[in-house]
Amino acid sequence: MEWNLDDSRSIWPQLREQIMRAIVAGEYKPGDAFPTVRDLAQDAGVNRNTMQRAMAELEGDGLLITNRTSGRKVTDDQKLILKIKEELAQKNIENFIDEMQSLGYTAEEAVKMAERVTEKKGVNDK
Amino acid sequence: MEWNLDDSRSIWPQLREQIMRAIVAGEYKPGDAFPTVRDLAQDAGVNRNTMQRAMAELEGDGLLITNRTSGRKVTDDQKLILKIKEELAQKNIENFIDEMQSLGYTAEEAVKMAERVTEKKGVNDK
DNA sequence: TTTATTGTCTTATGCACCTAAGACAATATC
DNA sequence: GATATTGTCTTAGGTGCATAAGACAATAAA
Repeated sequence: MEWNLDDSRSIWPQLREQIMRAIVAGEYKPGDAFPTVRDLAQDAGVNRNTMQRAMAELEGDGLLITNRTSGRKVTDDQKLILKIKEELAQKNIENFIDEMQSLGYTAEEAVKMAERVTEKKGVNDK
Repeated sequence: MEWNLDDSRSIWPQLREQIMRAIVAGEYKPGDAFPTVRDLAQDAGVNRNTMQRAMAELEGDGLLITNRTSGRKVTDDQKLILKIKEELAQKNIENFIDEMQSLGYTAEEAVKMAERVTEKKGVNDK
């Protein structure tokens, strides 16, 4: 997968978030085998301890299942995945509106401006 | 002003952003006198060196003007303030849509979901 | 049974940031 | 002219994170 790391924040939460998004977006399917810590660390260009931390958190989230010597797999619990996806979306929307309001826009203005951007640029650009 | 500091990121950029938002939102008017570093630091509950760093950055942004012994004031350049406000809004919108897409939604879906939230909850709630 | 793989634990090192607090030059204020 | 204010610079110490790399138990694979 593609990594996008920002040195203004700690790395392990970013790894956690990005893997989480990949799972809820269906990039990794429920039940899929998952790369080893060492491989994934190398792929992302981070130390294996850092990736280890992210994986442990994702296990705590219930998204990854660990089998001591046979590696990890994505959870089979599709309801959990959907629930997390919707929670992330909700937080994202609220955060967007909050920030626009802190700039001095109303929520309606914020939504209308976003609408205008999507109409101009199309769905898949950016 | 009200401070909202998060220990998952460095503090000085957060101070910078929050002061910047307060200025573009009109909470501080163009030409207004600005509190001293020491006062503002105490108000925010941070060390004065940390606040100093944020102020220096804001001066670099052109939003604050420093007079060595008489303190600081907000810039008179209303065009600059407006320009920064619009840039922040633009970035915010793009960021919102990017994140929703990374969760597996289309840009249109993202906007519609945001629309639904504002309709339900009203402008000034949260 | 032997070997390799995998997750995990541990110790050590370096770095960036925050805090703390002293000091000083420029200048507004009295 | 004396004093206080203000921004700024400096040194010191503590903390959390990332890196690096060795080690080990459990177990899959040969």
